[in-house]
Amino acid sequence: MTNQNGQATIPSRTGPSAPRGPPLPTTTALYGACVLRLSTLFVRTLREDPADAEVPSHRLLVRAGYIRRAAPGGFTWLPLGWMVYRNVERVIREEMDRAGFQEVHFPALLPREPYETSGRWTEYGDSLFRLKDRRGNDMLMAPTHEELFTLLVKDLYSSYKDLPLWIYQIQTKYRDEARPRAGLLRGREFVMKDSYSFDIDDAGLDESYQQHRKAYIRTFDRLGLPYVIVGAVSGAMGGSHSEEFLAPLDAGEDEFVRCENCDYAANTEAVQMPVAAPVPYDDAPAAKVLDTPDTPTIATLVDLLNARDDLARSDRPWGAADTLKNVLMMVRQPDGERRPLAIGVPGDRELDLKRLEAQLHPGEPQPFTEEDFAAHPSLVKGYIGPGALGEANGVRYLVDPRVADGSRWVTGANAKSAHVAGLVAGRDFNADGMIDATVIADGDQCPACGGRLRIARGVEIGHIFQLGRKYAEAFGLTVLDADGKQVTVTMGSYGIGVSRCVAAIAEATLDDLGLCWPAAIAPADVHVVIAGKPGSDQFPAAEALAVELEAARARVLLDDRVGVSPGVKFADAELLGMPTIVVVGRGLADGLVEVRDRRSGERSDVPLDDVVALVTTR
RNA sequence: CGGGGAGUAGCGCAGCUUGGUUAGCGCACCUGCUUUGGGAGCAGGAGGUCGCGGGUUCGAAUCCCGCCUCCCCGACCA
Repeated sequence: MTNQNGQATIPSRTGPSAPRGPPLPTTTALYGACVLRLSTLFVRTLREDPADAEVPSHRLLVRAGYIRRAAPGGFTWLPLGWMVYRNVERVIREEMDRAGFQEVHFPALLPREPYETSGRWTEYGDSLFRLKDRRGNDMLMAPTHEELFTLLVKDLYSSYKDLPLWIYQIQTKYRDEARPRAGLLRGREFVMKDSYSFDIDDAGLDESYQQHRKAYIRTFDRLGLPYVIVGAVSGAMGGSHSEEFLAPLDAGEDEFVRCENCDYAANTEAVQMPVAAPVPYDDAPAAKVLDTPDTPTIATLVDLLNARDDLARSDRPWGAADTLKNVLMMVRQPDGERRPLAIGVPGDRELDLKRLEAQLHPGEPQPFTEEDFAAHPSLVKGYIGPGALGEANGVRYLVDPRVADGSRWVTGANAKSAHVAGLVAGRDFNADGMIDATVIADGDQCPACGGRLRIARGVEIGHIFQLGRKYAEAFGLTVLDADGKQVTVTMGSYGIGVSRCVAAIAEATLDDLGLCWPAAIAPADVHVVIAGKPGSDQFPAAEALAVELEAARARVLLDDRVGVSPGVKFADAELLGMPTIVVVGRGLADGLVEVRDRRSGERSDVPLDDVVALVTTR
């Protein structure tokens, strides 16, 4: 049999009863049937960028025909995209299995009840996809599966001898994101690998966590994905220790810091500044009230201090960092109650709302309104000082870690147009506690070594944390220990965004010409371009080469399209991004083909006979 | 949810201000011929409820009202 291009073929696998579809190409060996042919591959590359894609990976994945948008926040995987996806999934699965995790699979469509028990039916709010079945029962599309994993283990296990247990699944998750964006990076439907460890005690949990951390390092290394492991906040999940794997990419939504000197790295939300060392204050003069008209802001206050000769410092001019700014807000508790909170920070610092929320969770900071001022007459807007704050005054007062015992401050005197100078922390006032929620700036001090911090953005590709007993307690997951006592199991929870990884890898590897896949996850190892007229020697030679390559266990994508000019084929080869491009063209007359490295752009003419060896040893 | 931008053929866009032949251009697609190492040429085609609903008008892609969707920034996000 031959097809219209004169290629030898073998009958379709589905047999004569399935007359439609192109015949499978002939191949000699087991492997050869897998040659991907661009002439029949279900793909269409676009010359122009889609208008609705901004982020480079999104743009190129659509342009190269890997994915298509099918729903708000939902994408269809085309054959090439699905191959990449499956390769990513395969690497993750292999590393999970190798690390000793066992794969299970839950439904994505779940009843309300377990999520009611954990409290997340309400806590998750609008992000949860809810629906009713025909009987009117509440159901949900699972955003994550902690509840089900916990219940499953409770269902089957009841002895310490069964632990530790490590299980995982790779499952589609659903979240009604307010704003899906950047293609696969934030969708409303996405695939996640989530795994859980179950241990009898904290030492076991720590061991499980460390093993998992190692497995993630191996996984992301194999995926060819650059990443930084950063300290993270555990958020609503509770738990003591939590780290994120961030791919450092501008398209990312997370902001993190890295130290120039040491290996400190943390999500900006999770940075914890060290508490400043106490300063001796035995010889400090008494605090002095100043008449400071028209100084409702830090800037106006500093100007006034520097304008008055009687207040001049001997060492240097006054700066904003010498002032203590007291920021008021109301904190709404989960029960609905609003309580006032004041936070004292050096005047040159601003509060970071995200960091603040992370620290106040589950409380929610709200602005301090005019009505709130009216309800607290002792608080004078623009002139608030520690004297009117603190639990004794009904306003909880937390200060920045830089406000060390013995440090001296200019701050509000709680009267219009008055400030107080030389107020000594620990002598003249005491806060109710510390809070570290100021904006982290590029160049700030590293909390670990004092070096300079650098800020960057990243995509959260993995998150590991020690969940602890929150879910085990909620669902009564206990086992009997060696003494026959009921003990609550402690859990770890670990996630990798599988579909997100595809976009992150694309984003991390692409260049001006197109996608540029790492070998481990590329749809094919070699892209063979036939640059010759139909009927020319190039066609049969390239066909033979493709089969040879397959036999040598290389995965081949063959551009056997007829009537497509070489320029188009080259551009498509670069756009599609296989690691190696082999051009069978005019050099063939001399027995040569051109081998190109997609990433470096390096090209060399090699004898046809050497190609297989060259490509398979790359 | 707040702010900004945009919905016209598979993709990218023009037309709208000032209503009026059969809604246009490039790419992609189909047929034929030519071409074949960097997104080919010529000729001929197919493809559109102009986001949806209502209104104004003799007449609406164009004007008015309502809604929906998409993109960006922010808020939100185990």
